[in-house]
Amino acid sequence: MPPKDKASPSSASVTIRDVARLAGVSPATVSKVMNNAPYVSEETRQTVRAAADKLNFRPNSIARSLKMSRTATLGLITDDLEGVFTMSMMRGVEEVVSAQGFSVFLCNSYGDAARERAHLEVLIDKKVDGVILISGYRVRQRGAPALPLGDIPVVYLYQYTDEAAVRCVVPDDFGGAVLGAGHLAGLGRRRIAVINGPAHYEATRHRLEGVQHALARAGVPFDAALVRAGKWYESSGYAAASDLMTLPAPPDALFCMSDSIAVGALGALHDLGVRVPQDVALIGFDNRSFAVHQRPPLTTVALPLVQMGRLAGDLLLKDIREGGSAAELYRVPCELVVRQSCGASRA
Amino acid sequence: MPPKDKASPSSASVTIRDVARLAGVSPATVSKVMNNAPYVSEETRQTVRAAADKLNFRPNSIARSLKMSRTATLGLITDDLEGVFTMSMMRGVEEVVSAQGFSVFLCNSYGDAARERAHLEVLIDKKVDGVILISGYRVRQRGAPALPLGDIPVVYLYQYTDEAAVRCVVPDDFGGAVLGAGHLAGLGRRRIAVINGPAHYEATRHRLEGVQHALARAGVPFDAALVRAGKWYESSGYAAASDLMTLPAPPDALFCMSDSIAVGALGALHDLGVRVPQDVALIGFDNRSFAVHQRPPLTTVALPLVQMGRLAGDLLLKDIREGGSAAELYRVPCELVVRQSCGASRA
DNA sequence: GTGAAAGCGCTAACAT
DNA sequence: ATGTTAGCGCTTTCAC
Repeated sequence: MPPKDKASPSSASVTIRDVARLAGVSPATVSKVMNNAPYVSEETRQTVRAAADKLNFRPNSIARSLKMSRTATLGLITDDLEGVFTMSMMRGVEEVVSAQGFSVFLCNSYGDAARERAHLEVLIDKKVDGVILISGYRVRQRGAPALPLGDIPVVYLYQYTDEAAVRCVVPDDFGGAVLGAGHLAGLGRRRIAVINGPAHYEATRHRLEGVQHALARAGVPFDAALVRAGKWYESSGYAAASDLMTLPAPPDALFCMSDSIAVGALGALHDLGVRVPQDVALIGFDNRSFAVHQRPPLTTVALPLVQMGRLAGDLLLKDIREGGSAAELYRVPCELVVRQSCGASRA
Repeated sequence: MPPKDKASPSSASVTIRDVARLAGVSPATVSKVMNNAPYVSEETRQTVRAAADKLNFRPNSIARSLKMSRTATLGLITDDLEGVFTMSMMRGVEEVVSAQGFSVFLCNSYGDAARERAHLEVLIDKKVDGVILISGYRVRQRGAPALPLGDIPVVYLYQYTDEAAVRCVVPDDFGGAVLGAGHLAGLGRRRIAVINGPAHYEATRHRLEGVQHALARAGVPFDAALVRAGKWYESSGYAAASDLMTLPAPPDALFCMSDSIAVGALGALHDLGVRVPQDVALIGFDNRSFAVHQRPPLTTVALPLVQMGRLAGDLLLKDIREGGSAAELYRVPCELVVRQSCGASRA
């Protein structure tokens, strides 16, 4: 056995020249073989491969990047590394991107423009091939990147913009609401109330429109008096549900535009002695991890976070390869997750 | 206004030579200025700085990396990008590391050795200066990295090893349990039950020892008949609590070794008509996000995830700079989060 | 089909 | 104090 120094497989970096020497060819030829370039005889190909294997040769990406000015590296900046939605999106991005041999830099801006700029600065210096800007909050508008990116392609994830010509990936809130309301209507519910988030979110408006659309299509009357707008979280759901259920003609279904709202509503219903789903069907939005642990387990409209991440990654990779980058808004379809809070499972 | 091409601030990359030319000096001098090296007159320093600013010069990190064989880049591989503990640790790492000008590659191995190896391969090719291996699961043993890293420093986060000489960062389970049990004893509880996780976790054993230690110190008897080991999640807590409360001499406090267990126990207590905290004090472990939303809000021992991430980042950076890297196990102290489930707040 | 040479943008001796 | 030179490891014309 040969003397084994620190790293097991051939320690100190073996270069293309070492391989060339061992194979008895020029570095240029080795390069061609390593990159599967044409115009190399099958024979030398074999020889070189053998030599490379024997030396455990791995091309130095840095040198290659310097020469080719491509790094196979992406920047991913999130404004909320702690958020509940961020992770799934990141996972989608990482998944599709690493499968293509790309690596991604993880950066946290805390939603602060100065930090975003600082990160962008080093990403540019490190010559990333593209950048994804994620928001962890409910999809909203934002401006251009905190630093002009030149011709580095960008895509926005879970946010959109009017200011810059970038691709944006968001959930299809309208379609998601259609799914949810359609489910309720299909189960025979006729007085469907909506407990929504703050009015200034686009999602709020789109989801309400989705409900109206689905109801109209199902021939179920839409009663504007049964719509509440509040906050995205529990207490708001509790209050709105309490209020709605004490109406002279209370609803027979509650469409809550977040799972947190739905949990709050569930609490109110419970305190009021209203049975779910017998008396009132309850449906949430987001498919948060706690939805399945409610009693009854919460039927909900799932945000397609992982798919959104995948799409964002795919779009960016495509832009990188093809040099494109039009402004476009991609709405990814939501999915209905049927559990027990609406009664019978889907027809 | 000058014709403005694609990128606003000086498009196509301006190099050190451009700056040198404009400043009327050599590239070497520019390099010295940019790196604050000595032996440059204050005068030229000014001139060069001005030229660099004017051209909006940013040194090419790739070129610099090639020359210096340092990339100011770290690899971060997690086995669970979806997990509840992962994010906070990643945030800690990102925070301390990016403050030092380092970037971190995000990689997801899904706990699969082949994927870990694949990621390690590209990280090595991309010449990262160090690697952090995170586990998203409850701290456990693991083997060496899936690929020998040569002399690239590594640190394990939320996991440890006997096989490799790496630094490991884990929570101080023993200390955390001492904190929790001490709190209970300090509140006058005398019959303290423990609902633990699976016996084969080290954490399980350490936490139990912590309880015993704290109880002994407080002069409270430890009753082994009041200890249950099960799973980390709710149903297990429900079952154990139901069982414990129907004992001839039921406990007056439940130390649950996860918040999920505690939530299950809370459900059981509720169903049994036992009041919390009046009849039984309840304390959890982890400080999960839902702990604060329980009724009553759950007192719990917080896992120091962000601090652990910070420490891991600091250790790695230190190893990179100083070339060290001893095998060592770092236990980061947990923190007691007092809410309402144990009665009076801390004495 | 293969190799020699140039050079990506930077830094680090070594001269001057 | 400043400039000249060489070269990090790779790819890519362009000869042969």
